[in-house]
Amino acid sequence: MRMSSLFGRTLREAPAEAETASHQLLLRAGLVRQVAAGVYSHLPLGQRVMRKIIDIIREEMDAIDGQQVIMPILNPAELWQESGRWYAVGPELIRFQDRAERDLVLAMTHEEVVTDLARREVHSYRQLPFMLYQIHTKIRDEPRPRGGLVRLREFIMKDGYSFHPDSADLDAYYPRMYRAYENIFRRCGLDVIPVEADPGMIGGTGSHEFIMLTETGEDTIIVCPNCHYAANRNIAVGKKPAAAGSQDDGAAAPSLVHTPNVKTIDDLARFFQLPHSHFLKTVMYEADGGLVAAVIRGDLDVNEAKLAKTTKATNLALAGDEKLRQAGVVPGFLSPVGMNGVRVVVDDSVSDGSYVAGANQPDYHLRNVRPSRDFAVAQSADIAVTQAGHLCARCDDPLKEAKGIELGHTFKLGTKYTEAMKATYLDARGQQKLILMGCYGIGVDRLMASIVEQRHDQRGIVWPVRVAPYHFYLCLLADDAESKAGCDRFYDQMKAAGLEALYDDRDATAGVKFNDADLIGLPWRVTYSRRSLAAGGVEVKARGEKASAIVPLDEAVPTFQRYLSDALANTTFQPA
RNA sequence: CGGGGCGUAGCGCAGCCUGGUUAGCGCGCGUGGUUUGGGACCACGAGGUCCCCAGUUCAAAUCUGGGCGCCCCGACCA
Repeated sequence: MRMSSLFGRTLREAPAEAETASHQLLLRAGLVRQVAAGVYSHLPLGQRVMRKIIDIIREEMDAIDGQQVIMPILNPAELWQESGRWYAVGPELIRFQDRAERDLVLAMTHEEVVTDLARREVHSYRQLPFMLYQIHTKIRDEPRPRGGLVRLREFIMKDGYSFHPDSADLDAYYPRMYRAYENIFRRCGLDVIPVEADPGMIGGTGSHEFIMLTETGEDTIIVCPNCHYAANRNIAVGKKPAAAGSQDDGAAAPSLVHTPNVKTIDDLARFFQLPHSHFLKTVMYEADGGLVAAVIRGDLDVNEAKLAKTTKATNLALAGDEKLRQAGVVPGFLSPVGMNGVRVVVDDSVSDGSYVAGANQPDYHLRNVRPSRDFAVAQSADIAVTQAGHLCARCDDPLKEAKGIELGHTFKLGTKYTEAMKATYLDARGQQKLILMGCYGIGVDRLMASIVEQRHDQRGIVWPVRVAPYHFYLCLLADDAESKAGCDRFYDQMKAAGLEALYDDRDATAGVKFNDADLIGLPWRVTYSRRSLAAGGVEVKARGEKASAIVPLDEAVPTFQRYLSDALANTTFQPA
């Protein structure tokens, strides 16, 4: 490709709306352009990167017996009503009506359509197992798009769905997918770690996220440096720091203490001169319409995912002040004591000791509150956020926290959809059985952004060979007709040999070209100039390295081919 | 949805507080010329609904009200 006719120019300065490195560089290098919040066009360079990532994904999916399909984005509401997600999913699912006033949705994921597909085709155990995947558009009306391509409202996703006769077969297939995912990210040049995760609205019995660690990430994960336990913080378990109940007289009844304007645990700790762990923090949630009081030690925080699981709630959110007033409780002085019609869930770290809790009246707290004795405990379970410093449940080493971006997610769905949508088969004995499913997603745009996020320097992007839009940046630094013609011929030779080159034939100064070469970040920069010719050929420099070499013109093509095959060697497909 | 910020030429910004010429600067863009190994120089030039609507005023980019858009921080997800 000649730069002089490449659509999409490079920008010297980053547009003001871009903050993260990947967002700025994708815009500056001319890979993407914004259309609306969370909606982007891919320019030719960006499209080439996407295509290369997709090639890798397709290769890995095909290697584990995946069969590529395309399913529609436009879905009839009936399918989503059948699965129940028409009701369970919020406004991130775009719903509308067609001209005949039929309800439709824009698919944000494809469990419904693929399950429908499967139940129509599959009747016998002989047809199982199989895995279908597609690489296609997803639409999600995200509450807040973010970080350029990190969180989009419309994006390309690889979504795969496997179908199995029983859980043993699903369990046997799952690790193959897991390894394929590791391959994909490695071949894209990324360090990604798998962590245990919350299945969320997709549902199912277990899942893993593939996380790329970065400060700009929106996920927090908990890792054990010793035994390598790794989990998303919203499901991570750990041993909470031990804390004895308070020193108060265990037999004494709760007593009112005047605590004017003392609301937060920090304030209370100062006021009472007690450690945070001697307080009970009460947080009110609205769970599927009803109120739940989460009671937890003052040194811990409530984990909403765990609370949702514990209370089996589909929709769980902090209760608003209005709701609290209606329930007759006082924000800032919440207490499980004397609370009516509210389900009280207590974190399992709360022991039999006595605690300081709210009094449920303004400016008062209760001392010497004992769970069970002074308030009814509907459930006791782990509902706490696991924090850095808590001990690993497996090996007792202190846990650490890290930030990351979720690039892929694999789920063992089990029968969640096949049961709701009645996807069955006849087994060898003629018994009707539910099909089991797994599902597996990768956000392709996000993956591209993450590569830039992890692989860049002060000057620009540093593309891993496998996903670089082109391999060579051919830089012509002379404007005399003879040099131009020579470089044109050289470019034609590279093309004829199948080398991917971006030929900077523009009428621009060396500085401009070198800076654009660094910004776009192709693996090798090849300079053709009078100076290089005088030195014996063209000058080659790898992106991100200082050293350069002169390669004679007649050896250049085979030399470049060798560079390329060497660089690709450790990122090619390797059968397991 | 709550909190914060921004909206003036393709990009980055100034001007707004304290209303008053043809709305300005850098980069980029076009033409001609001189240049050519790390974002050159000279000359000429094109390019603006100052986000939108309403109001105040003799007069609005500037003041007031409403709306829209975009970014960032929190609850959700690939």
